[in-house]
Amino acid sequence: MNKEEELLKSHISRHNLKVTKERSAVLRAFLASARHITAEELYRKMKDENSSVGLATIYRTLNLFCESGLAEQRQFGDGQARYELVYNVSHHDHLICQECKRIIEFQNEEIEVLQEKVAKKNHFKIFSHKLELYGLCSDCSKVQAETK
Amino acid sequence: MNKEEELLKSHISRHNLKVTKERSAVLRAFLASARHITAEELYRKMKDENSSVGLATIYRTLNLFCESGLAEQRQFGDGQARYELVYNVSHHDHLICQECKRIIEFQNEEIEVLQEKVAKKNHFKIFSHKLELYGLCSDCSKVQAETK
DNA sequence: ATGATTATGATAATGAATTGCATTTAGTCT
DNA sequence: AGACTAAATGCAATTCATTATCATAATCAT
Repeated sequence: MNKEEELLKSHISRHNLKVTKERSAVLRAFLASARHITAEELYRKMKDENSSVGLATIYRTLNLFCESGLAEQRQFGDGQARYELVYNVSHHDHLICQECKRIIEFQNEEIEVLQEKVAKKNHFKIFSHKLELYGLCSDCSKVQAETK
Repeated sequence: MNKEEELLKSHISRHNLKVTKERSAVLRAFLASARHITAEELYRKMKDENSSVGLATIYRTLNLFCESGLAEQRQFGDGQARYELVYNVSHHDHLICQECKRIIEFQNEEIEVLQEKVAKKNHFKIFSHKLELYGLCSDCSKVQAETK
């Protein structure tokens, strides 16, 4: 049993929930999928792999993952929630290419420190934050420069 | 005619659109309203003030404001888009209290510089960014400490 | 003023996400 | 192992914010 499965099962037993084959299947598929997947994408992926589960269950299970601290939900402005594994993954923020939709992750401790400074100045206690940089990745800027 | 009206009219004429009493009314109400207003809130406010305009037109007009560079749309995670005046307003980011929903604006040039540095390192060209700090404002942290 | 074009309002439609409910399943207690 | 209780599932129906449709009205260049 891997770490992620353990975490989920611990959350499940602490809340008197149940381990089901659907939940296990969704977890397996989620861990094996690309980061920042949408519920719909995961649903399709599982259907293709013949480990089909209802879409409502996908949503319910992804929310369960978030409650258990395994995943986090993100909104990148395209109207669909995306889910990413955060357990045993160090914190990071995102660069989002508006052209090819590529998502690049980055870490920057200096920025985090400055955020805390801003919070302190405003007598604010930070629980979470969201930093997203939108623009063009290197590939897409090249293309734009060429087609000018 | 104020600066905001001028900007909007310039956008309108450049795109062969039309100045209507509805658009003027929405602009007036928008400028007079609290920052970070939702379409629904603006709709209610105008109804209360007997300068009623259809909800669809509110949406259309707020989008027009965004296209003209007058306003920007923001998502603070509550499922409703919020609009804020950005014309002639210096750039800032947001602290969002998860308890009382208060939104505090702040500016931090150092963070902006670091963001550019991150972008450069990733050969990424930033067009816009979003930095939101979620947590508790000073009032709400006090209440939480007391009720413990 | 005319006419072409754009805007509006009311309502229907959309799409992501959630919910209700009948049925199935998991896990516990004997 | 069997029975019981609470939770989970699938499907369809529902919700909610936002957008599209379309007939009618308003704007503005000529």
